[in-house]
Amino acid sequence: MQSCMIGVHVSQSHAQRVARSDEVRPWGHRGSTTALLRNTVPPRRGNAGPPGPTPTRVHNIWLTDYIAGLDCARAVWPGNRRQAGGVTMAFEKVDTRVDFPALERQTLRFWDEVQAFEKLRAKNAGKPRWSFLDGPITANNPMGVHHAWGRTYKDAFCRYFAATGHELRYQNGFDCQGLWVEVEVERELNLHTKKDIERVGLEKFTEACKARVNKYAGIQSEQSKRLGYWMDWNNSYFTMADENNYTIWTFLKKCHELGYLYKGTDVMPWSGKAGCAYSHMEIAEGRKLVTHTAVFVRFPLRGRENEYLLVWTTTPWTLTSNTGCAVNGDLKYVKLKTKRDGATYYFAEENLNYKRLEKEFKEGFSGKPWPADTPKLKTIHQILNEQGGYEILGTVKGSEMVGWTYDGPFDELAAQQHRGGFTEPLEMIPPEQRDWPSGAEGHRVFDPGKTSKGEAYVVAGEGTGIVHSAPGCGDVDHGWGVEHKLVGIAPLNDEARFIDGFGELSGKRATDPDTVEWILANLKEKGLLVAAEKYPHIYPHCWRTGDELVFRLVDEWYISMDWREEIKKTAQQVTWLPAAMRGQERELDWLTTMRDWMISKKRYWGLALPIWECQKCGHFDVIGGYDELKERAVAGWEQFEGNTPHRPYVDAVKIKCAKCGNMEVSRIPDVGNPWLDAGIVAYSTTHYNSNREYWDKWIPADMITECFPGQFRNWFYAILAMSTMMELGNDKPRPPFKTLLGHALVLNEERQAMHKSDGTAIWFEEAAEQLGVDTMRWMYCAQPPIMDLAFGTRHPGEEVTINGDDGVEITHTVDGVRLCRVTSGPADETRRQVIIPLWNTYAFFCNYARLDGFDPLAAQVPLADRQDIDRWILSDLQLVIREARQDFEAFDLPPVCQRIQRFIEDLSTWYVRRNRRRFWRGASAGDTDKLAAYQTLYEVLSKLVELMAPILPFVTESMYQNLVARQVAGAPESIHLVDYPEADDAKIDAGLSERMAALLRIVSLARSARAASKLKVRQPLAQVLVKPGSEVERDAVKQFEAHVLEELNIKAVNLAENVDDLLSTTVELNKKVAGKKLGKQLPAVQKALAEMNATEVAATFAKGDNVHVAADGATVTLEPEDVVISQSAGDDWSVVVDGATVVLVDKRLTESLKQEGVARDIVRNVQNLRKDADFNIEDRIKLSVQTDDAEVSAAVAAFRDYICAETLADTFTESALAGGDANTSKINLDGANVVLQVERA
RNA sequence: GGGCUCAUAGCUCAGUUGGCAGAGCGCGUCGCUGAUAACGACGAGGUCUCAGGUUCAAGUCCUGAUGGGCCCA
Repeated sequence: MQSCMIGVHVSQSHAQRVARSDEVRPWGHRGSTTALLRNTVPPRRGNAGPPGPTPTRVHNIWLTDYIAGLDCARAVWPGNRRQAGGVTMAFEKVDTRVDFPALERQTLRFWDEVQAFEKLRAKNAGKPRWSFLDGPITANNPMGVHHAWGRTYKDAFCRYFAATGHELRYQNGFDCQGLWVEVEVERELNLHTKKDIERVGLEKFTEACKARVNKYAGIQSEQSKRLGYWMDWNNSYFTMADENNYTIWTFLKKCHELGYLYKGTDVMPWSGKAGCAYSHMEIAEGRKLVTHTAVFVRFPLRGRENEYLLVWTTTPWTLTSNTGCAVNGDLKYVKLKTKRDGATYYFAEENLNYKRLEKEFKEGFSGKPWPADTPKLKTIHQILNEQGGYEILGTVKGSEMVGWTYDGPFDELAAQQHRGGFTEPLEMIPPEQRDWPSGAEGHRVFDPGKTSKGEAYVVAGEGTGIVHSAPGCGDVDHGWGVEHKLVGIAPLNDEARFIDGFGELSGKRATDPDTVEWILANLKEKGLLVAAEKYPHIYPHCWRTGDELVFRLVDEWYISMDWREEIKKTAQQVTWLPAAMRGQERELDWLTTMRDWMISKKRYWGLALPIWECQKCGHFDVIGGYDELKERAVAGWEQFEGNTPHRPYVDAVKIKCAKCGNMEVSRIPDVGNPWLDAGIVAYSTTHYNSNREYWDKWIPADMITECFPGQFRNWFYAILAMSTMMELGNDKPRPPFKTLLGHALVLNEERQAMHKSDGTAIWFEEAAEQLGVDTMRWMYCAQPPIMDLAFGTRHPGEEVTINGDDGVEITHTVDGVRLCRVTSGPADETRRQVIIPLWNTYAFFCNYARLDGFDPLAAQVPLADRQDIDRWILSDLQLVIREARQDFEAFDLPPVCQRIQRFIEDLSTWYVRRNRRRFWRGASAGDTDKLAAYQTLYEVLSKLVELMAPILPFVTESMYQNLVARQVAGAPESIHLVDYPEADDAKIDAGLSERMAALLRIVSLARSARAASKLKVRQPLAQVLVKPGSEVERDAVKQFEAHVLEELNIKAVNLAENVDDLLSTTVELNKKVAGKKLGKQLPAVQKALAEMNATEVAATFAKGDNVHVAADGATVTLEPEDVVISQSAGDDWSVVVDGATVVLVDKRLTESLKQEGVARDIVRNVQNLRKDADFNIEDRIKLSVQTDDAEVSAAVAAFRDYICAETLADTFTESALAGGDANTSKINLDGANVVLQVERA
């Protein structure tokens, strides 16, 4: 069972493997190859069963083996529980270089071991319900990354609502029935036609379909677990389950009772290979550009010697079934005589010189070029000219031609002789049509008029303006036939071969080239072929076999949509998200225009439609469920009993006709449309028929979420329609769900659709193990759901080997596809901007907390005693928590991600950087400021991971274990058992947050001014001058002066109200304000203003006066708001102006400042040397600084204590270190050569 | 064929009542770094699809054309 499920091998070459691994995992173990070099023979598999229950439906085990089975006995995070008695465990050292996929797998083992999910369910049992209803995933193939978007949403919202104290159902669904599965099973069993299937036997086929569904349900379950998707995986629903099928029976019976179920005869697109009809929705998916042989044929007019209708068609096989010719009564038709044989032809005048497909010849067919081997089309004029020329006799209106009769091209066929038309079986001819004239008798010209939208059916252009009509071969023709009493001749059987009654054609496939050739030869022989040509066009094909579709007259079953207004009411009760999707509008649009729902399919694996139709009297009954069938059964029950309600089992049951008493009424052989299966789940999975109380509790669901393209006419439609029917007649009809969240498509990085067939579709495990699941989940959550996600790129030629756990290497997907390299710019960005900064901040905290022995349980330093910057980050944290809760409740995740990302940025690039020295300070008793820093960062990190846990369940769990579970006695075992954080209003200080934001802006401006001065940050400067743009900015500078000085390496920060003396001024019009006032005068005023003295003008405005400008002979008065005043600085200062804020940096250097700059350069280089030498942060050193430059030497002397303190140097010398262990670096400081040496003291 | 929608930097996209054309990524230069795989500053890069019109002023409003996408037929 397991042998084929996972590709495990030991690769041949270390070197190859290492190189490749480094290449594909840029974030991997840089410099360390130990993890990659393991070359152990993989352990034998299957001898250690996974802990916990084995999923009953799971056919094969993949990741379960790989994750749990291999080393289930190994404790994860060994010894990480806080000891009883409250002894604090030290924080574990955290490596900043981390293999995230490995960490995720470790986390999965941990969840398994502590039964985290089961404990979460137990914790929330009995609490308020939050009902999520899963749309079933097609259990027919392994998951790709495109499935993971929706499943990430599902998991994130379920986790959020669990963390906020709700009971959930956690039921995943699998979509099981339908042609998709049949297609794959046919391939597996090497079956090609319906006859093959019947030869094998329906029972075997059905069981093979079930087996395939079970197999992929198992695979998808394991893949979903790897995604971190917490569901009750042993309790997934399957749409092939009895209860699902029988609940659909209930639905269909209700439709029938209300008179909405009927059998219709219609011409449908049909695949000869698949042996079934396709709905119009399905054919849209299989259009292809192909070249057909099109023919110009002439039909001899009866009673008009040597006169012909000229018709044109791309489907010559339909000529056999011609019964009429359609013209447009308003169109002018030309009458012309050819010189070759004196024949007279009628066709639309406009078509004589019409250049057919002229545009397509030049530009191709919406992206596809004109086929190279197909010549340009000729006009009819050209064709006739080549045949000897012609003479125009006159014109005639279409309306005058109506009623003309003619000889059909195949009137010799038996099929053309049968009154009422010709079908197999003949019973398909509706009784009221059975005495209509036969095809051969009835050929005549008619005008089909206009479509419902008022456009003429027949127009001049591509053909001849005379449309050959075969009501048995086309859906439009079929409608015309019914209206104009032209019989239908349906020539094809279910394999798209001609039936008996078509002479030599009987048995031939309509679309075979040989058949077309035969028809051409036959027409030529009869003198009816005028011309043949190669004609390229987009034509429908079977989406599964590529087979060209034909149109075939068939009986199918329909649900009338006369109750569409009721469905619309249901759709209007639902909140459709995201709003920009305009989901309700689109759904209502679809509901307005949709045709009756064709629910039958002439196939095998699917819902057995519960329709028993009497062959004697035509009466049919719809059975509403198992018990009812048992009651009605008069034969075959014992064969069926104990089986699922599928073919062939249920077909054995016969009932008695309620109308005529026939005792042998059989079920119709058709199976149901698969959207019926998915559409009923709001009723079936909540046991509407068997446990109404349970249904009552969980429906309407609070939300559903799915990929929206296509679903407005599929699942969204089906569930709304079927639920509406189930509720029809109730006082307070319920919608199936309250909120629908849609999301767009997953594309490759070039925004192209990914295809399984060309190897560009990314399999889930390829992405999971190369990019990391947390990273993927963040990408999905941060992406606006309305926009397609450009996920990444699969490189089909580049094979990769995943280093799994315990030396196991994975080379193939579960389906046997070789794993290939997956790259993703967005994933790299996510990791770089979110996960790595978060991890590094966490590592910074843990590693210092560990050294300092920080005890998270120590008494809290009161908020009032902490630094402003501590209170700021705590205040911002509360704001993030508050907003995250609001946005989760509104099912809007991008703002959550955005806000958290910004917070992480502030935390890591401002809070940590500004406070590093508080953490570095040596331990001294009673250093409450240091304790405050630890407590602040600890609180921020532990709340932050709780906040992010629904989105990043793995990395947050890992951090939580070290930060909390390991430290705090009685803390929940898993982060996912922790209640979602709540904002503490007492910690919110809006003014403080505002001032810090202002400060960050000023610092950024100062950095910009500094950069413009070309003086690097290590060079201290004397002062920065700030002219604040607001009171908030002024207060910010005052409050955080120390941070400004340290951050910018500046000795003083001064506030100034007026910096005009240091600046030169320009004055320009504020066009937005002044333009309204000035109108046409604006250009002149602008010119005049430019010529005035800007400093004087600015001074005038500064006094509060207005300025008068002479322009075009008039005087205009400008007020302060009409102008924009800007400034620039002289040589001594570097200035940046932004709005009202001005920041000036003093560029003048004193000797002391220069020396300090040199000292800092040396410190920095020594620190690099220490780092390169792999010294520990706390190691003391011996330091040597050697130089022959007098200035450097003087600087070192002046700042020697500073240098030693910063670099933890116990001894300092200006000569070379004697020991052989010294690490040396040679640097250049502004042209001076300096040699640095360090050695452990 | 009909309806809706879009067209702005190499890429993906913002651009409010018409008022100095922007962000992120990528690219280049410089800087910072004992948590950082990071980060910061600066720079290059534009026929705002095209043609008319309204206006002192149009990426924005109007008309038309072209091209793309979606839905329906």
